[in-house]
Amino acid sequence: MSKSKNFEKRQEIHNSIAHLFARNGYHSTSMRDIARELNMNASSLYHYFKGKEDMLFQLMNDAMNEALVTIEEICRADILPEEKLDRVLVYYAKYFAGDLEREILLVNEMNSLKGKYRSTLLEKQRRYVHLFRSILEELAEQGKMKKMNSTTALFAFFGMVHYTIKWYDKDGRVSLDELADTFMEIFTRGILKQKG
Amino acid sequence: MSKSKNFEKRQEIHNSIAHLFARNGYHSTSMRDIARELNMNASSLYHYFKGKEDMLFQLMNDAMNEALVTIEEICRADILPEEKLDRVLVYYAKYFAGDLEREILLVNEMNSLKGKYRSTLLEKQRRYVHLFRSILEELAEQGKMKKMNSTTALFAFFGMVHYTIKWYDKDGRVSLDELADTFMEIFTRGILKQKG
DNA sequence: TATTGTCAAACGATCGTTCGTTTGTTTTAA
DNA sequence: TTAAAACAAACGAACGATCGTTTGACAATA
Repeated sequence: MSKSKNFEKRQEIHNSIAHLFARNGYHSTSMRDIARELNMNASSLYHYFKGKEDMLFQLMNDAMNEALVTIEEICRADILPEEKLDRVLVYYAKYFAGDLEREILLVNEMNSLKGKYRSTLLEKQRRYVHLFRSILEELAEQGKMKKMNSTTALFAFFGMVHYTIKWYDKDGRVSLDELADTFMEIFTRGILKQKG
Repeated sequence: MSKSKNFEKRQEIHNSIAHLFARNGYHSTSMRDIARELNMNASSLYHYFKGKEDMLFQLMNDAMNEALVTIEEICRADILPEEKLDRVLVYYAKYFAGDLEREILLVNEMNSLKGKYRSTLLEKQRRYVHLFRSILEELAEQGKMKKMNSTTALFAFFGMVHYTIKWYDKDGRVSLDELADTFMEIFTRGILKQKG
């Protein structure tokens, strides 16, 4: 099998697994379910993965990596914190809601991972939280934020975005742009002091 | 066994199951796990429940009923929609975050139910959504709401509140009152037009 | 020929559930 | 009041099904 064919095959396998895990949940999806979807034998899957938990880890790890790079870039930039907030909110909301089939695992299945798999992803999750928090702290230092608990505000935003897995359909009535705009409007007007 | 003893026993069983389902998830909790927690035999559980799915349904149904009554009352009241919004937001946030061990099932395990169990709870879920939506529509009619998609706004609020299962600890730094206040501040300033 | 991919078969473990039985307690009938 | 019937609550053993995984042999590819 050629290199590119091999790559495509692995891509296809990843997509099928993500689809099944997202739709039916990790625990309710058996190795035989996955094999059936891919028209192969369950034992063949062990050629590509160490085991079932390794599948879930790879999918979740991929889903976290891309956005982390971009958000770190925005936070490092030499711009006003309001501008950082704007960019991060819009980017993250669109990134997340734009590929719910991948991101849904991050919200639902973190507890399905054990040991090193789990601690590795929890560490990355902490980096996400730290980046968002640093923006809120910058805003607070400059007196631009209302007097409110920053952790609550932080998770209010994560809640808005992550809960899209329960209802949002990017091919439905609300476009990704409109979704991100609305979230940004609600959150920024919610936490920032009104301008003169 | 006396009536009150019987009631207490059933209460204890409900609590243990809710705890295990909330902590480890429905699919990862076996009938034998539950029996061990209660110091009884797995087969004895079938004296109290038709089956495992019936356990989950009873817990989730109980969790939905109480709040539904109160929210319906508030929505029926003859008061301004802003006042309804205030009351419903604060009540629901405190109700939900105040007993996360029960409410967590509503967010995580709806897909674990099938058939009539599932459709019964989805119907109640629709009633929740309808009640919240009716308040937003009243506000919009009276020109008090910003021009934004009401479904997005609605689920932004549900997201904030329901996501508390992932991070909130009512015995931690943020009190229930402060949590509800912050959510209300963010949401109302986020969706309502500013007053003159 | 060596490597990569695939398969059927089987492994032990665990799952939700059923069964027949036993033990107290409560209700009914004589 | 007492004997009989009914019921509630629990048990251990076993059921068939399915789980994730391992093995070893076979075919395709390079």
